[in-house]
Amino acid sequence: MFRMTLQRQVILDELRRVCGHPTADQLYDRVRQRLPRISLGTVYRNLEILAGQGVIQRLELAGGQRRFDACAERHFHVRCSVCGSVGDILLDPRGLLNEMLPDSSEFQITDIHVEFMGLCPECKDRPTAVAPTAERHSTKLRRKHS
Amino acid sequence: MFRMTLQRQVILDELRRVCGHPTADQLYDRVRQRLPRISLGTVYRNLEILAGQGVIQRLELAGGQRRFDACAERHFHVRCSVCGSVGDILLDPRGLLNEMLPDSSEFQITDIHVEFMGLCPECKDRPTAVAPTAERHSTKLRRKHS
DNA sequence: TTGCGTGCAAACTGTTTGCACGCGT
DNA sequence: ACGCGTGCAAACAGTTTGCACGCAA
Repeated sequence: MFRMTLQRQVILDELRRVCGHPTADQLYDRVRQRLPRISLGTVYRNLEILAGQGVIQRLELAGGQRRFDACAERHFHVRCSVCGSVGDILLDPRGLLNEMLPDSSEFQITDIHVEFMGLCPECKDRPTAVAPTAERHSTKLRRKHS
Repeated sequence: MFRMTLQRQVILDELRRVCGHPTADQLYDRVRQRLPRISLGTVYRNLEILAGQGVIQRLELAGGQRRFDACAERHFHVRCSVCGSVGDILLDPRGLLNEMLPDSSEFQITDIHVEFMGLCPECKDRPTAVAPTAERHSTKLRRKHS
């Protein structure tokens, strides 16, 4: 098996505690409140290891950052097209591949990834003009050079 | 409308000429053979503009690089899980969203992205042990420091 | 002539990795 | 005692952008 260090434990714990599907640096921010000296590299490394062990799930979604899910069972996700936040979809994925299997392709199809797009609860109630992307860059200010 | 510069034209032309769904720098390599002084930034800018106009399609797939498709009509794609190359799927996407629409979610679902995974013709005939990722890094050697 | 589009380089984001050290087993 | 896992920083890949200039309309 693998060693359960304090860092690993806190990372896993915080991932489970969060509602949602945080990116590595969102998780880093939370973990840092409990382990101020942890490094972002460690967070990445541990998420990778935990995902490799099947303890957590790495989300293979389109769009910028990688996200992680404390629930390792396969299920679908929705991504908010305004703020980028991700939610779960309650729908049984089994059998979908057979159902949808394309009739002709030179590729040998082995799997299917489905990703829904939509508006999260917060963004759908908001008049369209308001500043978006709050979630995506919440912890980092974009610096412009000179 | 938008200005049709030579660069724009060549980029579009090469995208149409390629069989496949090239990344920006794959396209850059081809375009450079006709316009040696073009810059990668220009390729990105033009691909963005052309996609914005609906002339071409930007692929919203999982996994590393962004890819582009000369065909702007919506259709599905397969990604080779070994080499990363992308193929088309002949399957009518219309109606799929309604068919698959999840019954409950706090998100307001507006769209669905489907991506098939599989093995491309070349990789599926290859004994599993052989060096993969040929396509993904074809034009760039990975440098290690020190 | 005007200003959009280019080439260039540098900055930026997200992720990975070499290294030395220190902690868990 | 050993070696895995850490913190740190730098490197990396992919993409974007400020700037000055030049070409298309």
